[in-house]
Amino acid sequence: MSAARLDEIDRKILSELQADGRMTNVELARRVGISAPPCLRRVRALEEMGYIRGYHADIDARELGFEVQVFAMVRLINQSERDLSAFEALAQGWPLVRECHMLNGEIDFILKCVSPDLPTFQRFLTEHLTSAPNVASVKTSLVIRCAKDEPGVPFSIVEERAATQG
Amino acid sequence: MSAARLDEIDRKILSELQADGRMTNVELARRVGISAPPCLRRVRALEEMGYIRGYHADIDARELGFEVQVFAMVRLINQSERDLSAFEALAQGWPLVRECHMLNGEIDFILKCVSPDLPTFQRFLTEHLTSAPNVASVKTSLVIRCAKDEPGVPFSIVEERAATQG
DNA sequence: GAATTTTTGAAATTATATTGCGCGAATACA
DNA sequence: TGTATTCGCGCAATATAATTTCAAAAATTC
Repeated sequence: MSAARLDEIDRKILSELQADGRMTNVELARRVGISAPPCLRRVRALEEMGYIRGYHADIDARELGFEVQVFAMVRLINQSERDLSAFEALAQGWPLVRECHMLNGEIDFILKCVSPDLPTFQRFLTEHLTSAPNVASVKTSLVIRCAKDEPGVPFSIVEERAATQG
Repeated sequence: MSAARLDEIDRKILSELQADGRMTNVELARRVGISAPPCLRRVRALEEMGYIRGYHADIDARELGFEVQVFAMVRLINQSERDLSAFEALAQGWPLVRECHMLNGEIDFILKCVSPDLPTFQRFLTEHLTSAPNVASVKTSLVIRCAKDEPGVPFSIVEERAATQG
């Protein structure tokens, strides 16, 4: 059931809801060209099947006083699965860390962090991150500005690929 | 108007909508402890004031066939504002690039990219990114797995700070 | 402490979500 | 080729929710 391929209407639904997650079902149905009831059924199915993980308001962190954003590149001493998992568990418990991705190559993890100010971040950095067990080194870079921030999927490409394949 | 400080109910609203952006206004009102009409007015005001940028469905990229995620660290030859802006404009036009942040330090930009497969990403890398004007070097790291992905604001800390200050 | 402003919430209205069900297109099968 | 089966659509009806209106309460100002 989860491998059922999506048709053009499903993809349009995903695209529209990615762009505006609070659109009413009536409006969504109008945009994808079907009536409201089957549209709602499709949305529920897409949620069930895991294509839609959830819906979130996009909150302006700076407006809320989080002036500082930082990428932190972390290297560990030991990369055994046990140690990797241990670090991930730690990261999940740090509120300032919003994302934690394990990478290949020299860097083991990249963290996206937010902070109200630099002192707060420095304190987190020295007291928690660099001093965490198994952390070999941390390189940080402040975000100067953000030119693009569109999490999710490029539906232009989804459609290209759908047109090519079955 | 934009500097109006938020009260506890406003922050609760933001927190709830960040967690579930499709919650009905009735349910939201119940959770923050006021009735529906003033709750809706507050939400509209938060949107107006820019605290809420929008609402988005969180789509599972892998389910849609984007198996590959990559962080690309980009260094430019020339960092004049003109050149920085030119690169940002390019990045905004590349569908595979979902985020583009300008950083301090050695790396000028970090890009978060998605791709259906490795060949597609390699082609993008060689034909577009590394061959773009003014790009000195690009270091890429594949995302092995994601331990945490909660874009937005840690409301635990927002509340801490609100309790301290006025 | 009274006037003013702001925000609230009950009630009414409008719009939307959701359910139930018959229909038609597409597919499977004889 | 004709018929059975499946699937998904959309109309109609109902249940919920969003939104407006307005009078009263709370907060603020002078």
